[in-house]
Amino acid sequence: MHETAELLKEHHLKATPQRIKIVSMLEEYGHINIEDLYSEMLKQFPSVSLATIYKNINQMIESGLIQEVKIPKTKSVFELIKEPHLHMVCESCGKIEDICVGTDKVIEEAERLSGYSIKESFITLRGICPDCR
Amino acid sequence: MHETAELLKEHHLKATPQRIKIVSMLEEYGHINIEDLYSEMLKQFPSVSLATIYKNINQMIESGLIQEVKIPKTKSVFELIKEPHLHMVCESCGKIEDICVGTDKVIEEAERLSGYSIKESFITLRGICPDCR
DNA sequence: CTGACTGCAAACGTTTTGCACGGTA
DNA sequence: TACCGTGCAAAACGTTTGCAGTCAG
Repeated sequence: MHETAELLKEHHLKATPQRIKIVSMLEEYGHINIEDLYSEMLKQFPSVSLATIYKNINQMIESGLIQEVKIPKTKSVFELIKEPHLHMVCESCGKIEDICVGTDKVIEEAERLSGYSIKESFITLRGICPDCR
Repeated sequence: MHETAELLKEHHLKATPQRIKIVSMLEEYGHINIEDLYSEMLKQFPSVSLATIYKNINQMIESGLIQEVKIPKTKSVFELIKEPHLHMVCESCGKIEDICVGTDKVIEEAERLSGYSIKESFITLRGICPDCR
């Protein structure tokens, strides 16, 4: 019980009802944008403020609990930080999924060609999901 | 001469001085954000309007001449559309470079694991460039 | 009990829109 | 010349801030 509250506390954030709701929505949906987050929260907290959501999202980013995912031609979404993965976006239904694929070859090749030493990679693939095909 | 004007006309955009300047800055810098674009344009067109820049950028996106590149923790930049490539971002100096690396293996693996049929990929790698190391 | 969090309202920065004028084709 | 593009001003958005009241620890 209340493992979501624990997650918040591990990141030095007080476990308020609004924060617990935000994190459980991230757990449930995987990825969510501010607008959807707000309208979902209104159902449970009819007087929740957009300011509260922004403040909490920003604090969760600073504390390393979540991160923003920027996707071409789309509003940013937020996700809980977990092991590295890439994003699959369905251009038909808009769904976003995480998958884990080895990217070492590409990164090594990029390092070799560019001379950069790479620390992070952000990969988004756009296409049609099995359900939409 | 005026190959930049030709490029605009190929995309059904009138070759105005402001548009020619925008496109030549994209050719020169590779990637540029709205703010830098505006302050550079002010040098040559002291009364240019930010509205004009936004309108032109949006039209160039619609006509398929340029695209927005969203990079984590950074303002969006714009680039001319050309052959597929990935973006290297130096986390020290902020420079953005294009490189071409084969990504077929990763994409095939992603298709196999996810069942998606992938049409586009967006890859950004963050690290330290040779100059900053 | 105390500091942190919430909700409200106002402020802010960015992007878009409407309109009259001016320039391109 | 006719239409499209420009610049200005205002409006529309999305996000942030300040403050007074409230709540979690």
